[in-house]
Amino acid sequence: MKFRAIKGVQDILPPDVYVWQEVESAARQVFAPFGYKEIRTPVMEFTEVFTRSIGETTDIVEKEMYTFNDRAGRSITLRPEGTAPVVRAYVENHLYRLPSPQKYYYIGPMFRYERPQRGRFRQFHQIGVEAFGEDDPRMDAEVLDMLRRFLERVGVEDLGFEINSIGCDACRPAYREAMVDFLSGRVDTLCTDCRRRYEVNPLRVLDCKAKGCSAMKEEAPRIIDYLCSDCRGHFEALRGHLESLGIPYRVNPGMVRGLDYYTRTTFEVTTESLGAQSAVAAGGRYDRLVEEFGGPAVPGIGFAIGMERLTMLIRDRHGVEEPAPSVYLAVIGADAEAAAYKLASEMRGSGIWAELDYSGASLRSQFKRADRLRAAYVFILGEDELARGAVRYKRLSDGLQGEIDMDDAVRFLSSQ
RNA sequence: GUGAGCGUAGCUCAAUGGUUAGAGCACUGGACUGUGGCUCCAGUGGUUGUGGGUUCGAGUCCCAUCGCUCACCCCA
Repeated sequence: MKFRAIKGVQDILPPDVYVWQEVESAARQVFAPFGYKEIRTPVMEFTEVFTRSIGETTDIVEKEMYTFNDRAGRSITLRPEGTAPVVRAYVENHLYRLPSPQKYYYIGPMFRYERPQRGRFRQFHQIGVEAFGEDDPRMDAEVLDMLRRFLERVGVEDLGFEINSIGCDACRPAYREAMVDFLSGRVDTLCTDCRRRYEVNPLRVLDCKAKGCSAMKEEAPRIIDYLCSDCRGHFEALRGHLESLGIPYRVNPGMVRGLDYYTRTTFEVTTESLGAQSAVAAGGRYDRLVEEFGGPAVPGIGFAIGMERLTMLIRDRHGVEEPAPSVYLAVIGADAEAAAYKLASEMRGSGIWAELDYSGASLRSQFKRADRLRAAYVFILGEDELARGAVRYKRLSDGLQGEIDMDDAVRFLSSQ
């Protein structure tokens, strides 16, 4: 084999691609009544778009970005996530001047340089949404409501919603201090990774899955207990709205997201059936990000759904039916071939999927091909039929046969 | 970046260190001359990932390398 795909990227072939199309169309249909409009941003940005927003010390920025210099020497990065580009577009195009809130969704590829494994790829795809201009907790609950309705619509079940609040600039310093105090007496009990985290980003220790560290989580200070009154009120209100909307959820005080721009609400949708990669969708609020991008003080909230992970879940549940031709034109003889060739063009022009082949195979072979393609009808054009200006038809589902005028062929199929 | 497992036909897999590497499915044709599915018959298809080594002899054992997969880290 001369060429192979790059590690961690994959072709999406039929029939899988039909699952993708279904999911994408479900997203558009579910999001529309919530007022979300599609936005398409470039797959690459200046590197600073990501380093400044995601955070210099995050894994994504430190080791996972596809970054290169273009021919003019500017540092360019293939987007590792969707929020930063949308925020950049929101600010650059002055979308904050439009009536608030502005709500957008996107569907497209993201790139991260990681070792691939189940549910994790170097090029992966996300369906994401971003809502700007509303910090009311009802907006948080609304976003989660939309996510729930989407997941229900595509038929995934057994998903858990986990929520947390990680506070704002006002309350996080106090919590960080409490964590450092708590950890300083226990550095020896931490795993090597967590000792590093203790220095760089103490909150991340809560994310550790090592036994010693996770045992300690029980006693660790919880961000929820350190929220300022505004953030506490926001979180309590969110919980109330989720309950009134009938969205089941679990508060996970240990959930810390991997991007630095989040404030207040964070959430994650997880499943048991994806191996080590349990998150199918995740998101949160980012009330400072628009400002950091040079825009006005506009709050935002959004989430992203992992397409590969989602389609893995639903492919097991229902096979998607591949489309099949309406008719296969089986021919005998050169004159019939010429007539069928023209007839096929006419049918296709009328939106009818017609197949025929040019191999001159036996009628029997042509029937076999029609059967394999799962064609609804075979039309037979032979010398006899041609002489009468007619075609024989056979319905493959039940073998029903008959004859019609060739001029009626398109109408016949259109009425089926 | 770290660790483990696996690479044989298009696909799923066999083959104790011993002849010319097999089977099912798929594909092509035939039995059935102008009628599919079921059945039967035949055929096409291989540098056993690649390169070295051990051996009288390697798909099999050893080394290296590449690839894939899974896990760690982290995340969608």
